[in-house]
Amino acid sequence: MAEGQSQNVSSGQALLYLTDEQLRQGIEAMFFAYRGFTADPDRILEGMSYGRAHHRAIHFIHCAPGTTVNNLLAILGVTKQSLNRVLRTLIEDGLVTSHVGRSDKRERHLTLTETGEALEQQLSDAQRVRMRDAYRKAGPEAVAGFKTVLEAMMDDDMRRAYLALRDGR
Amino acid sequence: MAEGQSQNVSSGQALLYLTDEQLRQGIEAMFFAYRGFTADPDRILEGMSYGRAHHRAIHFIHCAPGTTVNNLLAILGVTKQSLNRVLRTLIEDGLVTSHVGRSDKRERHLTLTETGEALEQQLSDAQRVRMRDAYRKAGPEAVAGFKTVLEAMMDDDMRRAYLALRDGR
DNA sequence: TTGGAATGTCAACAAGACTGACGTATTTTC
DNA sequence: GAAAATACGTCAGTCTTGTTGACATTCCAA
Repeated sequence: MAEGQSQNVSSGQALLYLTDEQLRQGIEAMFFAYRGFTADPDRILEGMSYGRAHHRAIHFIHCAPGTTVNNLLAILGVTKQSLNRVLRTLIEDGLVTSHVGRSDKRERHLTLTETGEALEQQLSDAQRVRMRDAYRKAGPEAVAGFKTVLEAMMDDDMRRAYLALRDGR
Repeated sequence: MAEGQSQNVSSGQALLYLTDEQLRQGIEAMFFAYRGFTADPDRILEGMSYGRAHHRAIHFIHCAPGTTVNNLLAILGVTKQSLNRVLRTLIEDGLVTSHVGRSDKRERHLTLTETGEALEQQLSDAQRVRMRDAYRKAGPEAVAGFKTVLEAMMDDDMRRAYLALRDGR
């Protein structure tokens, strides 16, 4: 308990950024920022009978066209029943296509259709506008720090997935 | 569309961090990091019939003891009905007390009981452990950048709430 | 004093997550 | 070639957490 405080006492100024109060600020910053982060796409989605879950699926299918259901499952961290509900509507509505795998016919490879890509563009544009404004306001050094901390905050599995996506492009 | 790319072309190296690809990385980093961010408290909560909504209420009541329902509503950004369900169970279970306001009897002032404070400690300790590790790994400059970007990412209302909380302590 | 605004409560419903069970096609393993 | 494992889809039921709508209480100002 209160490790930050004791560290602070024992190590002096250098570790002031690790106090409980500083950590609490960071926690609240994450909470409020994440709200802003999702607000714009949410606004677009509402009224078109899609939600944040659809956005996430669309985002990652766009990034890794031809990915399998299992792959997506691992990245999104939801159950297949949950993902299936979302995927079914996206396929029915003609935003995503599902092709039986060539080498392994059990797999389904997912791709965005033109309509799907158009929605992806619309959503990620909205999200990028906010990110770009924030980045520009904060400057390159801050952005580097931002990414460093976020990466350190991930679970190991997620960090692997993140780095794989990042380096695979 | 693709504003980052064109900026990149027009302004050279200095704005490389604003490319669409860099922004996309930031978006994914937020997604994966937020999962890690909530994972530890979620694990504690599961099985005790509480969820993330309860955690949030407890967190902010702890930070501003005696706050009103309306106050909390503004900070959490949910409907009062939604918050009420959460508060009801917390009050029933003896984690939160609700006192009718002295000057304005319509208001209810919320405070954590001892049991409530104990759970708050347990939850925020879990969350701080991860934050502290991430902070330590990243270092003070990165942390400063992290906070700068997050703050820039918030909606104006949320930034006001965040700064008010931060400076009110 | 009365009507509107603010605060909070109850009820019903929807989205999106979960578990568990089952079916089918395909691949891998023994 | 038979058995086990894998990939995917689906049905049914539950839980959390968000929503709207209706309503009671309290305060304040015309």
